[in-house]
Amino acid sequence: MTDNDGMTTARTPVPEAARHLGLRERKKLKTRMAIRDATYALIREQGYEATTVEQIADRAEVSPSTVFRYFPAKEDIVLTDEYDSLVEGLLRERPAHEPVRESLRWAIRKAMSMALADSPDHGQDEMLLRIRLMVEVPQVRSRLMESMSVTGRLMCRALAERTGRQENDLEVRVYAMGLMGALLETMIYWVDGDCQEDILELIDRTLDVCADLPRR
Amino acid sequence: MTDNDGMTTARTPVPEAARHLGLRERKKLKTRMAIRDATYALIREQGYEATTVEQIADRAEVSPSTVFRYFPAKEDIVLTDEYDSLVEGLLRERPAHEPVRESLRWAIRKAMSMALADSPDHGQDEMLLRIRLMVEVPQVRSRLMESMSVTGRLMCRALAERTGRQENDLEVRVYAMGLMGALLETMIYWVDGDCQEDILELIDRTLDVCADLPRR
DNA sequence: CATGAAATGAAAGTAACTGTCAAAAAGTAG
DNA sequence: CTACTTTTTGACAGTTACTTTCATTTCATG
Repeated sequence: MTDNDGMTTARTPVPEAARHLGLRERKKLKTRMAIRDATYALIREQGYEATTVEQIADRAEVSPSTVFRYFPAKEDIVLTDEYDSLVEGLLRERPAHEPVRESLRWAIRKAMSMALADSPDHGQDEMLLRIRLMVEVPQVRSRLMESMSVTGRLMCRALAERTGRQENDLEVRVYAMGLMGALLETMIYWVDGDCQEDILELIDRTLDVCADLPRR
Repeated sequence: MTDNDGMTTARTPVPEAARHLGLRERKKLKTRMAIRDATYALIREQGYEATTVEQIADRAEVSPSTVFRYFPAKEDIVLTDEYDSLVEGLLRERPAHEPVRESLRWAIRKAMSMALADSPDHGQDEMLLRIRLMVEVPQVRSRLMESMSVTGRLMCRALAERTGRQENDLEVRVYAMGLMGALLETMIYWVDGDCQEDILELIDRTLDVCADLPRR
């Protein structure tokens, strides 16, 4: 839920959106993906802790320095995803008169569907692995707080716009971060149950628990 | 919001509750507090990042190994507090027919008052420093996720009891973690505004934003 | 192709943590 | 007090994530 470096769809050799970028930019995306793929592969083989940055660098055929240039921390290689700016955008599409909670319901459901449907070969698997790591590896879960903050800020913007409140209102910020915590727990609940239950239904139930954020 | 190793009130030379403990246990508490005090002092002087574990060990007059034996990570030296089991207890004291949200309001307000009133010489200062570090130092803020999880679990227990739901209900877990996120943001909002506003009033407003958790 | 800018890799350094083991301190029994 | 057991400690060496610096390579542009 952290990064917002565009629409890179992970595994595809060279993303469509990058076609017209200079060779330089395209290469950068490629190494970025190479590092990510190497990381996921190694983690699947050996687990997170056993995987060192050096191994990642080797498999991705770059130097360790380069790995750190692309990702400030090991956890970030895993944690990066691109769907939260998506939520923000989807939220804006909803009619202004709709209750905020229902707009959120719609936007989050949609984003989640897209995340799961996206690149069906690896997309879902990677997402599951990611959430599993969030739940199981303390370092990764820890770093989640950063993501939550960032995503929460984004949500504050969108919520403020919708409700006519200030972006910095206590109510807006509290609502956004409360929602973040709630959604995170929903994900954890989901993987706790081995992803057997329907995540969209779980999201619905989560939003049913939440209050609506009234307009000002 | 993490530890629950009893009622040690930090600075008091030797806490009353420990009077009758063996010399061994008393000494352990003493070094624990020595490490904490050294850490806070150094952080006040130099900031968090500039303070190394070696310096902490030196000032506390123990070896670095000992520091790591007492606190698994540097962040934990700072993050430890004792108030979340308190909230759980306070929650149980409330009448069973009271709406859950109002019980929470009361319990959290009370816990916060106690935290601020407690050992007025250093209690409040340390609490402010702690929250400030949570907001400002990524590593500390990150580690907060762990605390939130632990405190959230505690809250789940209490909430389940109150509402006749299962401790593991999605609704209970989502409500608890949502509340954690919301309260955390309240704290951040508070220090963002240099702690000028009345924290109890902010907590009230936060709970006003939250829904009630209905009984089953 | 030449020139400038950006990306890379090599290498050395820092600091947080881990594990091991022998020495010191505390508790216990005689 | 002495001897013996158990717990706690410190010294030391090792691992790994991350930083910084600098020379080299790689791309973009005129």
